[in-house]
Amino acid sequence: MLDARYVRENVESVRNALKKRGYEFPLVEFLAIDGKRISLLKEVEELRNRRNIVSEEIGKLKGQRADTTAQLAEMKGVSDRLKELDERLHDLESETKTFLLTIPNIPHESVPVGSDENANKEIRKWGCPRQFDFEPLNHWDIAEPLDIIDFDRAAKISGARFAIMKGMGARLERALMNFMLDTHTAKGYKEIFPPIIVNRDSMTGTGQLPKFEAELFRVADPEFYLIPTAEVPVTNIFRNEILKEEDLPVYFTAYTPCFRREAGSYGKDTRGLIRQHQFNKVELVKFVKPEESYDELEELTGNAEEILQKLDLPYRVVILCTGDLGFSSAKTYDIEVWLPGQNRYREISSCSNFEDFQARRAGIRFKREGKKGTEFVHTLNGSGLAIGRTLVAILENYQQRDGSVIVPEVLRPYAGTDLIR
RNA sequence: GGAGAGGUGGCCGAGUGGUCGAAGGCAGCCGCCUGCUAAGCGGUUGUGGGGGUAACACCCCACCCAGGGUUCGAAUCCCUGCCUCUCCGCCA
Repeated sequence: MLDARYVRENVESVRNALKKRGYEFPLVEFLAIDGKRISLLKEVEELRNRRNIVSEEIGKLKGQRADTTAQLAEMKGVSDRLKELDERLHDLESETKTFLLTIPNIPHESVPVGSDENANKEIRKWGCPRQFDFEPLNHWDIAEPLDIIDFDRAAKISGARFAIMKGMGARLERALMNFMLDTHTAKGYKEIFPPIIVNRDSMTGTGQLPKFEAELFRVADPEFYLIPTAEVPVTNIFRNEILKEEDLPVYFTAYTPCFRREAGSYGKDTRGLIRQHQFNKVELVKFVKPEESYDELEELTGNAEEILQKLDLPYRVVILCTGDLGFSSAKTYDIEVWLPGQNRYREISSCSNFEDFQARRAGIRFKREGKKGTEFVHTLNGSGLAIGRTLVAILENYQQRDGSVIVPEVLRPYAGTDLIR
């Protein structure tokens, strides 16, 4: 969420910045509502002031058993008027809030301007795609003879875009989760295992709601949502809290299942493990001081890259252009892993700095030593990494002519074997 | 699921319709005192919004779990929700 006052005072620059991401900011409407809200607020506060003064007077007079008829008569009028204006103020406040909640974040100045993913820029590449002396297979064609993933029965149990991991498939999933968590905790991230069903306020805090309801699974009766990423519960750990300066930065890592409707992606990645309604992911989340957040983003991205380096999987890092940036993000790096079966790089991690966008929605603040007032922290997060897609990358990159798959060295203690056959 | 109790400032805890942003204690900070420490004494210590200032100061409004209601006036009364605790039942 943007700061209402900042928007009010920097209308043109806000509008131009948002234009870069293809968002037309309805400036006139906003200023009209916001202006009305403020003038009404002043009026309401004046009335409340009057009410406070007179009711105190009444209290004193009653204490002296004096006559209060005149005061009571005035107060009746004040009270009625206040009630009416208060109601209108309420409406305007929630209107302003809703308005602000649906405006995306302002891109950082270092983000390349562009309208869609074609304008994303490759920042760096790591590793060399392997040269195969045979035609490399898709991961589902590798998995089927090995009997480690069962899509058909998963469809029977649940539906399309679900998978059953079996045998070494399941073991590899577990191995990756442990390997990733161990690597990140060694780097100073504290391990978190959060709830994966959350309330509406949490979804609003990180920016999934109110705009992206269609992408979420909802539990109907008491209203809950299944998390689309651990970012949601983990970032909301500090919702409506004021942290001490000395507590920052805070680094968390969390393994969770993730649930996504994938509405509107019909026909995309219909086969295989790439796009599932349920998948596992290890996430990295940071709470930092504003002046440090861009350095922290580089570091966080590096922490995610380290997983791929240790697994010896070739990848590249791409910076998303303004038009491809997520709603809440000010700057995002995507890490894309090489998939021989698709002969292209595919997203496996997304690392973002949200600046104070989520912190303002979620009310996550900190107090500087010796300074008055509070400031919003900056929040960051990134996948470190998506486990299903990592498994895909391993199958496709480590496949052999005979259909077996070599287990990457760092994973062997976790997987209990060096070869899947 | 049934029965009951409760949610007040960083923490403990009083208040039960008017003078309450809220007694008292602890903790923190600043002074005084003391050879040092402790004790003692005095002062001070929340958040958001609006106004104001060069910047302070200062003024106003709101906040006693959240949202509604009653009332001239609500921390206090009523309703709903959330959360916590106790007992019973059930259960991984």
